[in-house]
Amino acid sequence: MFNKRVKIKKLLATEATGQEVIVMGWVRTFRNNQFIALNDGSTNNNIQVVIELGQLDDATLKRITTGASLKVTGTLIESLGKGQKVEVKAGTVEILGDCDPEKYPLQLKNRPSLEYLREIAHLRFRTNTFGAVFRVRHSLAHAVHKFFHEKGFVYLHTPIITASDAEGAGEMFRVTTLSMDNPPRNTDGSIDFKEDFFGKSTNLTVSGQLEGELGATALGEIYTFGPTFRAENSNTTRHLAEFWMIEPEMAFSDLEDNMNLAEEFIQYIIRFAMDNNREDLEFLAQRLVEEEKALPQDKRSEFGLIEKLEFVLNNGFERITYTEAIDILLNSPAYKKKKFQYEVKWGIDLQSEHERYLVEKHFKKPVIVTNYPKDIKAFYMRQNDDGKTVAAMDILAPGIGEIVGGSQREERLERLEQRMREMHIPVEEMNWFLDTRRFGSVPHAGFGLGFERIVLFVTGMTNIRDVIPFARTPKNCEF
RNA sequence: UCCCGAAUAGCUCAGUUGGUUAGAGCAUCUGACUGUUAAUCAGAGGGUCACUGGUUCAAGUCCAGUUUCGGGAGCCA
Repeated sequence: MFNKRVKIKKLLATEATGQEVIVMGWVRTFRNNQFIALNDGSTNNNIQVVIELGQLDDATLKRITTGASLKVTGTLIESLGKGQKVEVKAGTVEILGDCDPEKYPLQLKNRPSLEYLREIAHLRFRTNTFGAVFRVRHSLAHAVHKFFHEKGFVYLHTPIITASDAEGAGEMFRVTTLSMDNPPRNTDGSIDFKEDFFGKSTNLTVSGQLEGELGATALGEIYTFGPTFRAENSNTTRHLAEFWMIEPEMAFSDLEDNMNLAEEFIQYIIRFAMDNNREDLEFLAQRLVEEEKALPQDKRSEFGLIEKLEFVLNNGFERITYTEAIDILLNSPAYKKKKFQYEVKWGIDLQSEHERYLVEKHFKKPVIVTNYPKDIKAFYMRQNDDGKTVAAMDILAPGIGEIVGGSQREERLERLEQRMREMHIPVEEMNWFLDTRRFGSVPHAGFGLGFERIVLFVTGMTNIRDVIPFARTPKNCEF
């Protein structure tokens, strides 16, 4: 019975021919006891269902409230009113699910704030904004797989649970089945993890990269796309405790191949969303304009959302070395006017204010910064011949900051072991990883891209909690 | 974790120098109207002013602490 339903997106694109149709959806508004704006999530646009006066009994009429779900059988006709091309002249109207307006927390005419909607995240999909965001998110996710598949990459499912604590990418969530009240202990009082489920201490993954390298050095090119967990006490608009990360890894590749892949990849998935979600992106662009009306002129975006995305597609990314970035900062008017709070000199990690200056003021587009000082980067990055820098690359995006972090990997065993010892990484526990360098080692490279951050960039949303269905952040694990 | 800010009706907000019974728009309810487009018009109900303590003749308003939320910073993707 349900499969005869026509999705509203399809219906709105259909010529009115007087055909009988079945539509189902949720009431957005009910005007004049006569006009129902019905939405089924396939598009932000509603189909107007028209009820003749006296067609329905009063009891049924009263049950057509905002949020109620309906099955309507009727005739698709050319609209008699202005504002829409077609409408459904109702034959029968069946209430699938009532929605008590006194209790329903989502009254759209109240212009609920994003903050309020976060508190009712289980219902916020029913708004235009979140409908658009999550349809775009879907397209981006689909495009990720499409891109890598077309390039011959293998989608590798790296583990969620890991015993490795050497990834160094942040605080980890412990995974255990031991009793919290009375855990087994060693004679010295420490907890005896030999009794734990895996017989050792385990955590949720903070990165699939190391396992990804194992795959890439056999399958050639792989990518991961899965949930990632960081137990950092980060309270920002761009951090989540549980987020989705994409990590490609390529054998026989260097830093430049890596940059080329990252740029092509980002452009590809943006293009896919532009081609497949034009209406949603236009809605989000308009939403951004409305939101920014409240801001002073100088805080508003220079370009609209669509223009920003088109610019990225047409102009690509700026590429500079870390050393060049420092020079630009030192010669900047902002530096000379002492606008920077943090010191600028070779060797520092770039602060948010520095990244923002480079991306938003100087270049006004995404920037790839390469060859960072080795002391501020991870142990596995390939050491350059200058002895000071490593073949790292970060991609910085306007309004978001770091969106990609990657590098060419150190494939020379001695260099890698030496660096691990310098940085106090337990070499013995990493033998499985070092075997890739012992047996047929090859130059290889890869990067990690925070999926929610690219969704932020494409949708123009500004808080990462608004681009994932149910955000996990410090002190917040609702739903 | 640090800095700054906020918390008043279901939602979005106003509330003056501390001073009578705390307001508006929307939502909700009742009625009217009936080709509406965030429908319109008339009326009604709706408040532990986040919590705890303090100052004061008097606190939504001032002070302290707590909680939650937002923005920024750090950590990073």
